[in-house]
Amino acid sequence: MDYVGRLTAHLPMAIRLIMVKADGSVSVHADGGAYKPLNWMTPPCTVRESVGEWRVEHGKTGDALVITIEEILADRSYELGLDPGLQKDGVEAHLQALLAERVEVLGAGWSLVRREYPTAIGPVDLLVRDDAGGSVAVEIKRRGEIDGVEQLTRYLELLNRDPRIAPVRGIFAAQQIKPQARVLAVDRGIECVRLDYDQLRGLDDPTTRLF
Amino acid sequence: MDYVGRLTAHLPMAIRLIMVKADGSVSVHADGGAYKPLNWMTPPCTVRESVGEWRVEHGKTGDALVITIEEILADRSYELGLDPGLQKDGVEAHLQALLAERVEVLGAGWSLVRREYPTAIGPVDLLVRDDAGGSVAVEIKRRGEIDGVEQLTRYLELLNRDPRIAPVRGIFAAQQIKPQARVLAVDRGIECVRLDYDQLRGLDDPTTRLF
DNA sequence: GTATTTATTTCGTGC
DNA sequence: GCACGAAGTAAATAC
Repeated sequence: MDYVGRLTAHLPMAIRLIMVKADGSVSVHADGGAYKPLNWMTPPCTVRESVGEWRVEHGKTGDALVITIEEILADRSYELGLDPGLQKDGVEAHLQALLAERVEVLGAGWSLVRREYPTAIGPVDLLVRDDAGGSVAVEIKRRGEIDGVEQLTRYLELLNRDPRIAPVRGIFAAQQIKPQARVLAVDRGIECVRLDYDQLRGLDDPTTRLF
Repeated sequence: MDYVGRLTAHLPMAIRLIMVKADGSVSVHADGGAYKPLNWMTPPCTVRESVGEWRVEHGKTGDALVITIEEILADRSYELGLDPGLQKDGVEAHLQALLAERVEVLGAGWSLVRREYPTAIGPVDLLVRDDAGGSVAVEIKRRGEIDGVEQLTRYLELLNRDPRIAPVRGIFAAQQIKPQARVLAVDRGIECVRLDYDQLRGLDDPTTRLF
């Protein structure tokens, strides 16, 4: 198999599993590497089959996957029908929505200014007002790592240039905060808050919630 | 199917493809979503099969995937044997090697000091000398994003403490540079250069190249 | 074993 | 459609 596109790749002849889905995607799997195929083509793409060769092409990008077939050991096709989607729970968007509804867990008398408060380099998760009327930017993560602290630092730098809301201090809120991230945050005067998802959900009022 | 682990997810009953590989991984596919499974478990994990139910567990993390099986439409098993690995070409290491051989694309009369120039927090992709004898640190990415600018900033901070080479300025070189990364770079006095892989390869002298 | 960086990242979401 | 941030990111590499 040969792939030419964002990179060039070659896969020697061996026994492989080729999966073709209804969405048009083609994946070539080996018996390892967990769920990831060795090579693939995402839709929209076209498959042209000739004797001993499949040519899979992505029209727009020009990516091409050429599969040379020496022998077909099995060729099966199944109708899977409609797919009721996967329901996920506990991702970051949930945390943000839950915390936005219950900003008082950050401090008594605090209120939400807005979610996704825009800055020149992207939106801050939450902008809130503390009980003394001061501005607080909140960055929410499931896993709090150094990247998140850097991100909040950049936001704070920009927000503090805006005289309408400056001074703005920061809160780094996460379900789990890595020690190094906590050290960096504290060093920069950023407060760390651990979020308890189940507790937030318990506080949540089902009649007003978004999910 | 129900997953409890880093998040909680539920997948309603429907016709699915379950793939079990020799490495022990289990993936549950729908007829869409390209190569990505709806849910999966990476090795090492154990599968316990009982009547109408598979219980897949990751011992260390406690993640668990419970698959309820109403009907088996097909159950096939194939030996794939040994897998000669995938050979890739055109990734970041290549860009670095190509640019190292043709630093003059950055400026006439420029020369390479060394690739992977070491600092206390890791190696800089390239350290070069411009036509006036000044030091320039080059960070190379396929896709230039904010992270890369932060990385180069940290390197520059350290390199500029070294009196043997200071002052050192920075160049952020990438095949594609995101607007926000460019803004941040310019704000920090870092020059941005767009790399053309095919052009670099064209300039490359095949008799001296590393690949 | 831990931390860092890449990835044909893919994927969703806001503008 | 573009750009940006999240992902059960996973996987490879350096330390």
